[in-house]
Amino acid sequence: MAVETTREAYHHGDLRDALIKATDTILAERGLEGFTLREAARRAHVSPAAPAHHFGSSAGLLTEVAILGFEELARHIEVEGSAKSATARLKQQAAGYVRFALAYPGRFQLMFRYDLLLPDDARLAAASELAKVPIARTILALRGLPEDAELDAPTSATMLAAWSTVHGFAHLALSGKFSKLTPEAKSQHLLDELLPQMLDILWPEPKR
Amino acid sequence: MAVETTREAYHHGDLRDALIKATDTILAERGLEGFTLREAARRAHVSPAAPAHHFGSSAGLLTEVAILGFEELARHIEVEGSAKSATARLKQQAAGYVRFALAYPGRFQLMFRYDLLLPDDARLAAASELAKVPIARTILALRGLPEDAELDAPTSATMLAAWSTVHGFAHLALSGKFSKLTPEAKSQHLLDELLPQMLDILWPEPKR
DNA sequence: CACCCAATCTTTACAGTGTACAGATTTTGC
DNA sequence: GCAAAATCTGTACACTGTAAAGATTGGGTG
Repeated sequence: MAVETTREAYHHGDLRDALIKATDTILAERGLEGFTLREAARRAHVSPAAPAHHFGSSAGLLTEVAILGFEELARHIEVEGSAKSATARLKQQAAGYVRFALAYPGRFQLMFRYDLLLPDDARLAAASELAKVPIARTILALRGLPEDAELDAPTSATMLAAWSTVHGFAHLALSGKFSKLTPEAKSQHLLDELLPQMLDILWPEPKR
Repeated sequence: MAVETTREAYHHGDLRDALIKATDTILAERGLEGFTLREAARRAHVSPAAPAHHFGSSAGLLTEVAILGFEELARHIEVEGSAKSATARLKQQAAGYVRFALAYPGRFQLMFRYDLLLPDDARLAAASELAKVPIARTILALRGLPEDAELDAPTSATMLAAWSTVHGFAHLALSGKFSKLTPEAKSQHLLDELLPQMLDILWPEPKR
């Protein structure tokens, strides 16, 4: 898992990637608060001022990592078997969202820290928007609309509801609000017990 | 609104309060990222090392401010007229939660940044817990239980649902996710339009 | 009242941080 | 082959949090 950057190839080529990967492993190893531009430079065996030439500033580098984070998040939300009911798919996607947040807390927290990112970066906004697409599809199905339907007010309100709920849940979990129950490995409890219970209340199975 | 600390009374008494108030105004003026222990000391006309004697560390001071924040949050959640229906009260409390977050973004963000606080502080945990009490009462009423009933599994799951939803909404709003629509003063739109729409979907009025 | 001790605050210092600036080095384009 | 552009280093600066030691004040006790 330790990203070994291909040695003696700097000075011509892959410093940019090396810095991104170094940042990502820092986030995984030490969390968001463990990140430092200088530490990333150290791990890439490069002077503290080198990153500026590729990313402008610390926020530039972090923005790049956040973009990758949103893309990875989108992958976690993609639902595999699309056979089930819409609410079942929604819950599966919610679990994917929370699973991502718990598996990569540093990356996840970074993605919503606009004080650390370039707030007007177009690619970041696009990546963030793209991650919502799979959920939007499910919501449309939930409301009995075609996949390519326009997002009317109640639909986007429903999207907002789903998004807020999973996001709040993930955020509270990472803020240590449930930490009495979750020393570390018990994040399984969150995914297998608390989250489904919560979702069953907000999105009850359609009665038949 | 600008807190004028009573001059020439340091060196005997109110430095502790002065630092807390200074921190609070920094949060209001410059946001959470504008806070600096040294800046707080400057505003209290005191050396950079002085706060350590009262709060131990930066986290100690911020923890104190966060405790006040939770108490203020609890006040915003308290519902005035308890005459209405349970779901109406719940929505009113949700609006109070979001109103607090939008009115005091710095304080609100601080309260959930456990990397900046003393994570094991008992008073902080107590204040956080106390803020949930009004919501718990409403949830119990919603489920037709007496006010002093035990919090069974579905009840606490419902609480978690409500908490996650408003928290996620507030957090997304402050993360600039809806910032296309909200330059600044249009946070009214969030409170008056988006939030009620979302809540009506998750907690529909009981049909009659 | 005098005294000592504890609390309070200042001074100084140190290890880090992000990044601006100027210079060295390497790669690329023509 | 050589100038120009891209890339990286070295140095420097203004910050940060806080540790350590000394000055100053206040309160309680004899």
